Amino acid sequence: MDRDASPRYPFAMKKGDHLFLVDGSGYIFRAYHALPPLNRKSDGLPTNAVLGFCNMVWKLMRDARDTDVGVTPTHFAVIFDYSSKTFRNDLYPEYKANRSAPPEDLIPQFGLIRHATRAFSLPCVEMEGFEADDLIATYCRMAEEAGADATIISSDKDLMQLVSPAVSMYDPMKDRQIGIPEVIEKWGVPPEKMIDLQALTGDSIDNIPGVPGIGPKTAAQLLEQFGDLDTLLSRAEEIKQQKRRESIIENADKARLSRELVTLKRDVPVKEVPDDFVLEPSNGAKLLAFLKAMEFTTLTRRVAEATGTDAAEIEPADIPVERADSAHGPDMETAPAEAADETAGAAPAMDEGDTPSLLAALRAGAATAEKIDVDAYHTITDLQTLKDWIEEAFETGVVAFDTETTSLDPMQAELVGFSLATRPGRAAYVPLGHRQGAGDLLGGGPVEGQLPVREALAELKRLMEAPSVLKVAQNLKYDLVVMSRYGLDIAPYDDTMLISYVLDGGAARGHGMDSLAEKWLGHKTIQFGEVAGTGKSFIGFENVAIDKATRYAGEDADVTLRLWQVLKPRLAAKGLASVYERLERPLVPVLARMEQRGISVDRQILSRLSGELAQGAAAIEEEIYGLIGERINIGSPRQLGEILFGRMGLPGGSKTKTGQWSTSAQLLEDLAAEGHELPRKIVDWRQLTKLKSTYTDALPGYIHPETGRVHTNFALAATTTGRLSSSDPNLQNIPVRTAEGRKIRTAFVADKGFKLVSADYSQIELRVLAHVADIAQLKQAFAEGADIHAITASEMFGVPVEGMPSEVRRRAKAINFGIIYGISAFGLANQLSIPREEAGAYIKKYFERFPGIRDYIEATKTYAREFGYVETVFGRRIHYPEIRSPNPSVRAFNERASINARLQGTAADIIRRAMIRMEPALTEAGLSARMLLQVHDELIFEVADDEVGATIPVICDVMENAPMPARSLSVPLRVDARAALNWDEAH
DNA sequence: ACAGAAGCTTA
DNA sequence: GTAAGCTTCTGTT
Repeated sequence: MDRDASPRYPFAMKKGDHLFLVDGSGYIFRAYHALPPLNRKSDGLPTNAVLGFCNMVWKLMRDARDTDVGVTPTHFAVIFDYSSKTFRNDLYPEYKANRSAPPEDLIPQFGLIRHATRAFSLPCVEMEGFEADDLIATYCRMAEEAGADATIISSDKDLMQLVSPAVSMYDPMKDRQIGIPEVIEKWGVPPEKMIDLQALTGDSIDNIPGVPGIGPKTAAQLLEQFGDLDTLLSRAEEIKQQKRRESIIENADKARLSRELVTLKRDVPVKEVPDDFVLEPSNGAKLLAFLKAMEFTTLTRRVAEATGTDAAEIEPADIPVERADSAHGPDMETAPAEAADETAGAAPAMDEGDTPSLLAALRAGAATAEKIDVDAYHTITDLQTLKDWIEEAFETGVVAFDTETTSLDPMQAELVGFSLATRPGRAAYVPLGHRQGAGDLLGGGPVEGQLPVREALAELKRLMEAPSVLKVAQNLKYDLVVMSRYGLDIAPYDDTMLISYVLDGGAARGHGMDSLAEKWLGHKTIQFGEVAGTGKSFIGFENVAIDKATRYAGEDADVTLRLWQVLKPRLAAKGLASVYERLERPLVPVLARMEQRGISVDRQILSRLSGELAQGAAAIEEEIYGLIGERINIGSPRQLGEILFGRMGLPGGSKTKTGQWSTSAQLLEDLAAEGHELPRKIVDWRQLTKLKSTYTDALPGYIHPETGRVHTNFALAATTTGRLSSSDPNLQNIPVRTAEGRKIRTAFVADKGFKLVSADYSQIELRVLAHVADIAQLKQAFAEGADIHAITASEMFGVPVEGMPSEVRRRAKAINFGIIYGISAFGLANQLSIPREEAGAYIKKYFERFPGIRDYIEATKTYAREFGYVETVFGRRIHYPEIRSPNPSVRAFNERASINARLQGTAADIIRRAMIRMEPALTEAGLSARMLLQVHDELIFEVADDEVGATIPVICDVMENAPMPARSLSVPLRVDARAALNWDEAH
C-alpha cells in the first residue's frame, strides 16, 4: 500500500496527531469479568460487557474534548480479534489451545459491542488470520512513521512491547497511563525487552511454553545480565545456578518458539490505514438509539445531556446482533439503524459486512476453542462412573444427551445406548444393548461388560427428570418418544434443531446436526452410514463395535452441547426467544404424544378397497391396450408420451424441461375435453393406481405390530413457513377431493366407544390476509359470516350475491387463493384455463376494488427486499436470501413466496398455539379427548362417545381464541367441528 | 443402491 | 401463483 506516493486523504496523519487504539477484544473479557451480571429487562439479553464498553468509550470521547487531560485523540479505532485461528496456530498448533469457551452470557455481547462501536461512529477493525494485537502493532508503527503519537487502550502485557516514546498505553479501568517507566517498574525491563522476557516466562493462558522454572523476576535478571535472549542462549553455560542453567539449555528451542509467538507482527497487510480513523463528530442520535435499545438508562441520560438531545424523541435502534449467513446473494439482514451507518461514513472498512467477524467471534469462543476430538470420549461400563457423570451434570446444570437405537422410527426403536456431554469436549457413551456375532443365524449375543439397562435407566431417569438440569438435544422429539416408551420423561429441555429453525428458517437448507456442526463449528461430523453402513451393508447400531459407537455417540452429544452454546444466546439477541419458547419448544411433547397415540386404521377396509382399485385399474388397462394396440408400461410417462404425441400424433403436445413429452393430468384433461378417448382413460388409470400404491397398499404396512395403530412422524422444522409436515406415512395428504379418494378416509376410524372429531378453521389464511392487510370489506364480510368468495365477486364484477352464477363465484375464489399464493397473471390464467391477458385484467380489477391488498403486497416485497426476511404476526422470521437475485424469475418466485409466507406462517402459528393450549384446556374441563392429527388447518381428536358433546365447544373455543392473548385479530376465526365413526364422515 | 424427474395427493 | 411427501420410472454409480 503506497500511500506515501500521493496523499489520498485530506486528513493524512501528521506530526502532532494522536491515534487512539482500543483493544476491543481484550476489553470485552475484562469488562465482562469485572462487572456484575446485567441483563436487558425486556428480554434478558446479557449486557454487562456492553455497558462497560460503552461507559469506557464514552469517557474516553468526553475526556478527548477536555483539554485538561492533555491527550486529545485525532484518530480513533477499535480493534477486534477476527477468530481464534491465526498464523500463530500454524507456527504452534497448541497456541491458545487451553482457552475454554467463553461463558454463555458473554457470547451475544461480542456482536453487540461491534454495534456499540459503530453507534459511537468509530471504525471497527479486524482481520482474518491476525490477532487484534498484531493490528495494533501495525498501526502503532504507522503512526510512529507518520510522526504521530499513539495510545493503546488496554493493559494487556502482550502489548507492552509496543511502548515507546511515541506510544503509550492506558488502562481505562484503573485510569492509569503506562509509559516506558511504568513498564520498567512493573517488569524490570524496558519495553523493547518485553518480547525476550515473555519468551522466557511463557504464558499459561495463551499456552506459550517459555522455559520451565523461569518467572518474570528471573527473566528480568537474566536479561539484565546478558542483554538479550540470543546472547543468553548462546552463553547459557555461564549461568551459575545449576537447575536454571540446565533448564535454559534444554529448553532453548522452546524459548525461541515462544519468542516467535509473542512477537507482534508490525507489518500486517491492513486494508485500512490510520488516515481512515480520523475522529468524526459523534452522532448523538445514533448513539442514543443504540443505548436506548440496550436499555442503559443512566448512560442514555448522560449522553442526552451532553449532546443536548431529547432522548425521549429517539426510537430505540433495531439491533440485529448479526446478519444472515449469506453464502448466496447479498447481505440482507441490515436494519435501518445499520443502513444509516454506511452514509455516516463511520467505518469504511466494514463494507463487507460483519457476518464473518461475528460468526468468528462466536466460534472463537464456544466452538473451536477446544477442538472436537472424537477419540477423547469415555465409554461408561460401570454404575459408579455413570453416577459420577450424572453428578457432574447436576453441578453444571446443563447436559447434552442423545440416544442410540435400532431404528429411525421412534415407535419401533430399541435403546442401544445413550451419550452425555457436560461441557465441550467432555462426553461419554453408555452402551446398553450392543450385540456381537451378528453374522450367525442366532443374531449374536450381547457384548459383555455393558451396564444392565434397568440400572442405567434408573440413574438416567433421575437426570432426565431433574428440574435443576437443562437437557439439550438435537431433535428432542425423537428421544422423547423413545424414552417415554422406557418410562422416562425429559424436562426441562432445549432443542438445538428448533433453535436453528427459529433463527434461520428459510436461510439454511436444513437444521440437521451434520449441517449445523459444519456451519457453526466448522466441523464435519461422523456420518451415521460410516458407522452402521448403508443400504445392503446396514448392520444396525446394535451391531456397531462399542469403541466406534463411542466416537459417534459422544460426538453427537458434544456437538449438540457446543451448538447449544453458540445458538441459544442468539435467540434473545435477535428478539426471537419468544418464538422459540412459545411456538416451538412447548409443541415438542404435544407432538410426541400425538405420534405415540397414533390413529386406528381398518385393515379390512383398505384391503377391500385395494382389490376394487386393482380390478378397476386392470379393466382400464385392457381398454388402453386395446386403443393403442400394444402393451406398454402405462406408468411410464416417457412411453406414454411417445405413443400419444409421437405415434398417434395427438395435438397440443408440450415438452417438459428435460425435453420429454409432458403427460400431465392437466394436459390430458384438455385433450379429453376435445373428445379424445385415450387421455381420459389414462387419467382414470392414474387415479386408481395412485390411490392403490400410495394409500391402500402402503398404509397397512405402517400399522404398528403392538399398538395396532398408525404412528406418523410430525416434523417441526421441515417447512420454511412454520407449518408442520407429516411423514412415514404422510397423513396430511390423505385424499378428500374425489369420491373414490374419500373412501380411503373411511378406513381411519375411532376405537370402539369413541368418535373421531375433526375441527377445522374456516378460511384461516384469507382471514389472516384481511387482518394484516386491513381490508375493510373483507373484515366486514368475515364479521358478518358472509360468503367471502361471493362478496369478492360482487365487489369485482358488480353482481349481486343473490343468484350469482357459480362460474362468477368460482373465478373470484381462484383470485382469492391466488392472492394468498402471491398472485401472477400466469398462474391465475393456468388455474382458470383462460388467456393470460384476461387473468391480468381480473387482477387489475381486483386491485382497483381492494387497493389495500396491493399496498400490502408491495409493502411485503419492499420489506423482504430490505431485510431479507418477512415476519408472521407472531414474530416468526422466514428468510428469503435470494429475493434480491438479479434473475427476474428467481426474484419473482421469492416475492410470491414471501407474500404467502406471512399468511401461511401466521396461520401455522395460530394452530400451533391452539395445539399447545389444547391439552391443558381439555384437562381443565375434565375431558379425556386425545389429539391425534394435525392437517395444517384441521385437528383430529379421538373422543369418548359420552364426552363428544362437551368436548367440541372446548376444542372450538381453544382454536378460535388461539391468537389471544399475544395478539388479537381484527377478524373473528371460525372453526367447524364434527364427530363421526370415521374421518370421512367427521370431516 | 441412489438421485432426479415426473406425476399426484393434501392444505 | 404458496407449502409439503410419496411412488414410479429412468439413468447413473
